[in-house]
Amino acid sequence: MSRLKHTKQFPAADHDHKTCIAHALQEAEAYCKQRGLRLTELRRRVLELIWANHQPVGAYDLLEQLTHEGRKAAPPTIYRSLDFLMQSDLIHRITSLNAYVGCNHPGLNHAAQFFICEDCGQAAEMDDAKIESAIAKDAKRLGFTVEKRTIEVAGICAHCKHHSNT
Amino acid sequence: MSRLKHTKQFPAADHDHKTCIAHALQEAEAYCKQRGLRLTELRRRVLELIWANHQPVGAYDLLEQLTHEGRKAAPPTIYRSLDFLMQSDLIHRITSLNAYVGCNHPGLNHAAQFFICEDCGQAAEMDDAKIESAIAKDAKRLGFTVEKRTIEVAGICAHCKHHSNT
DNA sequence: AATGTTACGTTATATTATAACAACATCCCA
DNA sequence: TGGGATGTTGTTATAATATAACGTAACATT
Ligand SMILES: [Zn+2]
Ligand SMILES: [Zn+2]
Ligand SMILES: [Zn+2]
Ligand SMILES: [Zn+2]
Repeated sequence: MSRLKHTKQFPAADHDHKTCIAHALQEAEAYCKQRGLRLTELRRRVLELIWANHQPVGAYDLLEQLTHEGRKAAPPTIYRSLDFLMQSDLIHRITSLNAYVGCNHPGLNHAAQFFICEDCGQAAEMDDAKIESAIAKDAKRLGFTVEKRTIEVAGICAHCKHHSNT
Repeated sequence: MSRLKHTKQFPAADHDHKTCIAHALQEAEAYCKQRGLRLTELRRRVLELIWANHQPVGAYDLLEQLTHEGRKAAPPTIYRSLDFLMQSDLIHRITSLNAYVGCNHPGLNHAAQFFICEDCGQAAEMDDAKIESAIAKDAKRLGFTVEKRTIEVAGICAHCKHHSNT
């Protein structure tokens, strides 16, 4: 079924993830209402599926889940929802994984960095001003106008490191 | 023919690129000999094609060029060469473009950052210790063991900015 | 030359993403 | 309230990137 099979954790060893989901959906709802964006049934469901955990999920994984739920869905269906959610700053695309993950600061259009565990598959979103400013400084020196950043660090998270006695 | 069509420049407004190519191939040759790696005719040619300019090039573009040169080539042919060149630290993969570019410090297995112009398509390789250390600091705080970095900044280079009167 | 190893050729297929157009829903105003 | 404009979803086809699997050829070592 799922193309990525991970079990362990990372963003917070034992947090109540139901709160993450509820919070994300609630924020999305409020943000869309405020901005006149239409968080349709489909888009809401896709966002919910993405927030099922902190592991970036692929478009075709989502597609398969929608199909299993009985909804008629082809690739464009899911990609359009993903586009909407990205443009609305509700999710991020993890380029190095071709996968999508919920945004921790919805509606903010911020530059983010990701630390991605190659063991448990979870992604931690950072917003480190130091990294941002270092890039800005380089850009200034180059005379380069920054449009989009892709900052993704892959490795092993603390939790997985301590439990690598599989 | 080429899937990416760019004409302008970026890494150095008017440098002698023949020197870049010659230098890269010479370094690769020496490095492979020294390490007992086999820089075959195919691999050497692929490296040369990649170094044709400072614009990351896609696998299927390379494939097409090889085919036009009369060589029998299918996707695995080119991907195997790309794998060799990456493992040998002679080229980098630009994740956000699904494309490949020559490495400025061949054989070094270094962390690099890329500034990529969305206009001319050229990529500038940086090795900014500040960015590196900012990431290392975050990683340490997280207890995260870094394996691989993907740092790619897209935008408009100085040269293209000054000539945007197209 | 015999042998083991590495590289390459070949066919088929997997994975990710988009183009193009039709059908349907929602919104807004007359 | 109707009816056109706009936005969303369904549908079919296909593009673009990448790998699996297996056979053959080249090379290296003895
Ligand atoms: Zn959570
Ligand atoms: Zn982990
Ligand atoms: Zn050059
Ligand atoms: Zn440029």
